Amino acid sequence: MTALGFTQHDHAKCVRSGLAAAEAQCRARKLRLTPVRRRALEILLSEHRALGAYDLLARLSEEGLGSQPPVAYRALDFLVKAGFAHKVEALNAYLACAHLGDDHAPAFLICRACRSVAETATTPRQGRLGAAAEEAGFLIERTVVEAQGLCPACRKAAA
Amino acid sequence: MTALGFTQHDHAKCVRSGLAAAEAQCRARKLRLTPVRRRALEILLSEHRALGAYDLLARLSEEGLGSQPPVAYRALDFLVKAGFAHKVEALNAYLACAHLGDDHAPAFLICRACRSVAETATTPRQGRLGAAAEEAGFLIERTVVEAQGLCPACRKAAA
DNA sequence: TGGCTATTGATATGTTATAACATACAAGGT
DNA sequence: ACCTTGTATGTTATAACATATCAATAGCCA
Repeated sequence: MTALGFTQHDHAKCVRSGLAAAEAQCRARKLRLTPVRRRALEILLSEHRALGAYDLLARLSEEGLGSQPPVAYRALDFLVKAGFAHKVEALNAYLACAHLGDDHAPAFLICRACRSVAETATTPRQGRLGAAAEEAGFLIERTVVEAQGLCPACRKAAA
Repeated sequence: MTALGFTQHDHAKCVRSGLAAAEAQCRARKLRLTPVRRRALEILLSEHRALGAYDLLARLSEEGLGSQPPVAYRALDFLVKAGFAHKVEALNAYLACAHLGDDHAPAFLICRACRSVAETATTPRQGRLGAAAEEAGFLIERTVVEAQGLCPACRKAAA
């Protein structure tokens, strides 16, 4: 799996196909992609950065789509539950899912310089964490795997 | 490495030895384990749960050790920087380090039922995350690895 | 001693998130 | 068309987490 987000790509397409995939999912799963939710997803998709709930709220309210925190949090809750977005715990911020459609355990590469975030996948039940959980008798339900550091571009800039 | 926190152990000793190790480190590294910092560490050591900054503050202020948020955050910053405590990002909460003394990349097993947290270790640069970072040209500086689920006791209780 | 730095104290503020309650609106049955 | 049910939204308030700033003080050491 390549870590999109640090590489050049047709971004408009990336937004379009993300929205299309979400729409298809909603039809299939009888979820309602309301205007606020749709626009919230579109805003997240238009970045490869994680946005705070209040950043999102600011953009939504510019367009008359609500102005109070719950509006943003509800939209984000929906997107996260539906698997259309992820929360980046280390940033308390939210990111459009880059692999919309498949069920996956996400992992993130977070650039501390430019704040861009790339999503990749992890298999937490394997590897050392899984082994530790096994040994302890711990049942893993969800994992948070996030690396902070420097993306290729910022690495080059720093050198 | 066993995941202390879900298992029986001599807890008083665990507090004493943690404090002793921190004191030794401070002497060696010329850090100042002031009363607030020392007591904050002791409070964290006396739990195998992550405490929020305001939980800690409440306990400190009961004892006259400051009453405003900066007091707790400064103590926590010191403890985290010194490696005596870790922040659990998924909870926005703090935990005494269980392997005080050795340099390590921590990982956490977090029980959603009883909120106990066990610390274990990870080797993030190996495994899938490391491979993804390598491929992307991303330089990992720090990792957050946290599993949420059920500890052995709560698993049994649920069944 | 004097100057430097780290720490503390105090106040205010910023940021992230949820509770609680009221209202609107869509979908389906009668 | 009318009502019922469930979902979504609007609104207000507050909880929870975190930092900025500035003045006062304590420890260190040249």
